[in-house]
Amino acid sequence: MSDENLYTFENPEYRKTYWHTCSHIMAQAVKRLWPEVQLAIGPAIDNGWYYDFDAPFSFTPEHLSKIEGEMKKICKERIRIQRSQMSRDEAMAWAESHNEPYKAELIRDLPEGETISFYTQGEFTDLCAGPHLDHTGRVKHNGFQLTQCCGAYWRGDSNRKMLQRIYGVAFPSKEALEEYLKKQEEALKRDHNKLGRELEFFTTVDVIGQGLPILLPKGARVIQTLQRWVEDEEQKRGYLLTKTPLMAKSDLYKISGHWDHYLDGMFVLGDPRDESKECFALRPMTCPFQYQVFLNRARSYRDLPMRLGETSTLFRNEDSGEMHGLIRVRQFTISEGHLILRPEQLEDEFRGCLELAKYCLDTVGMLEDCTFRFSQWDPAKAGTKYIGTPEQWEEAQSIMGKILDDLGVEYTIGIDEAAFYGPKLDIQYRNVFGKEDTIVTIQVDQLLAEQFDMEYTDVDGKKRRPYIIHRTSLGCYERTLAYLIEKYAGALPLWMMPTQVKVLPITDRAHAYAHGLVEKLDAANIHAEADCRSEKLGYKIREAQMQKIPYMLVVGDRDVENGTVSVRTRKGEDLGAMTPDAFLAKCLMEIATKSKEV
RNA sequence: GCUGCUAUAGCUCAGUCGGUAGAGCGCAUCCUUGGUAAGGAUGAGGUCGCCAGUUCAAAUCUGGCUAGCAGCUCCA
Repeated sequence: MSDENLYTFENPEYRKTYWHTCSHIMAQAVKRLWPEVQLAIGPAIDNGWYYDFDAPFSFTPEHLSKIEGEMKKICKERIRIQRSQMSRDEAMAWAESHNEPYKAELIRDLPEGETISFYTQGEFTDLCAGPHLDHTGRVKHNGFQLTQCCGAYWRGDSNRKMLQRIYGVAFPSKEALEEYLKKQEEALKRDHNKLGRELEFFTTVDVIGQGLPILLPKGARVIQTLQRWVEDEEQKRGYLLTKTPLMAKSDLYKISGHWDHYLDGMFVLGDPRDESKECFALRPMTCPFQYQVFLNRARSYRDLPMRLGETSTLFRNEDSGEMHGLIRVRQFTISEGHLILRPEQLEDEFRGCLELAKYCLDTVGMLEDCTFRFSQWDPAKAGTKYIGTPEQWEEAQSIMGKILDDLGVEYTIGIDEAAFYGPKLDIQYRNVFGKEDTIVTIQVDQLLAEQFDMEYTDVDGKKRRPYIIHRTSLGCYERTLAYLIEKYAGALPLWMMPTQVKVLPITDRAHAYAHGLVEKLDAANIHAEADCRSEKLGYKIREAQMQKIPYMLVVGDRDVENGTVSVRTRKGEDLGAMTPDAFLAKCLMEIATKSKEV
């Protein structure tokens, strides 16, 4: 970085420092307005900053405007920001005399001998590691905005008090701020939860309940297209299709460990405390069911690898505040699969799973927004959250780490993010709002094989324990649909669009011709519809356009006479007149190649 | 689960001081037969999310519930 760029927003370090100073200016404004409000923490984040407060009242939008006004004043006052240090005792005395119990707790938790630094701007002092800008006038008074206010637990611990968090963003100019806000607004228009409902992909109904969306015909069709494609792709790669029950007696979950480690996440049918009656639970995962396929008879090393695939519907009793559109639901369907392996097959099969997942994500256009995460256990939670011994976990994680390194996968590590039975490679998808969720997961498991006493007879006639890979190809279909809607703003690639072609007759005289075209396209498995309402062409085009229909076939007297169709794309291109056969061939080619164009 | 906000026609939203509801789009019917993003007219459509309470009177005030949104926590 050259010197002239050092103190600009191009430099991420400077940006963070700028936002961090903004958080102090905000805290100072709050303390000026309401001295009784207590301060928690206020860091810079990827996109601005926040500060957590403990206030005896709830912040409203009116409060936020007042704070913004006070912040502008502080910027204009151009107050010098000075660093100072204190001993631990001095720092504690400061926190207590200023009635800042949260700061006191932070100071108490700092390691012995740590330098405790403070930053002071005018009458306001805050415990802070820094760094900061040199004075408050560096922050442009018209370049920031407080964006929202909501609850957040003290120290991210749901057992502790909920504080109020105020978020803000700032830029070096009013124009840059406005540009950012405009971008956010554009992203909002892609929100699958809005667009997906408007375009009638899905809906929800009060009396059915939270996290249980209805897939309307269009959404159901997209998911059917994806499922058929994934199932076919898996069969090409040697997977065997299974169909296992959606629920089981508690006995099964007691063997797998779900009963002890996942009960809160399950929908239980019956009373688990009444031992005189059978108790069932809807399945939250497919593993224990699909293992029964392997256990159906004695297995030899010749049976391995055994690759089992299933389009599997799962049920998880998420907390009521967790549900969100199609992204976080209580019932969902995934391309589930389990590979049962000899240990020496592990690396090759892991590679196969990774290739399949990458192929699937790439084909739907999502791979470019994905990152990889190696989710590991937390040894501190051995025996409670996780089954198995530390030795088994170390082994599974080191094997997986080695495979990932061999395959050259670039990943970040997530501690305490493993499944209760093993480490995972999670493929994380970053959506239009910059939020991340897991879309695909590949897991290495030796523990459940042990729980279910799975074994095979090896070449030497000895019984051996297989390794198991749990994996998905495309992940959860509901979630995938949500991300596709957002990625393409509803204009999905041709091959997965629920309606691919709309035939638009200009006059009644072309209706018969239009119906004939629909039949011809349908016969070739292209989803086509005719719009024969007595509306003008412009009106029909507008409607088809808003429905994101890839191709519109305008047919009038000219076309009927010449035996042509006049093709318009949803991008607004006029491809001119062509024969129905030429259009059909073009369409079939784009569908066959799963083209992302149109 | 937690904090805050929200719920009026299929959709987007008005509805002032508590006095039995309104627009645009969409839908239906009719007129219009038009060549690349909204032709015109008429009409239908609401137990104001649900259940209580206050009041002579509740879409409006209060409480509970349900659902939606933002974030936290949790998670695919």
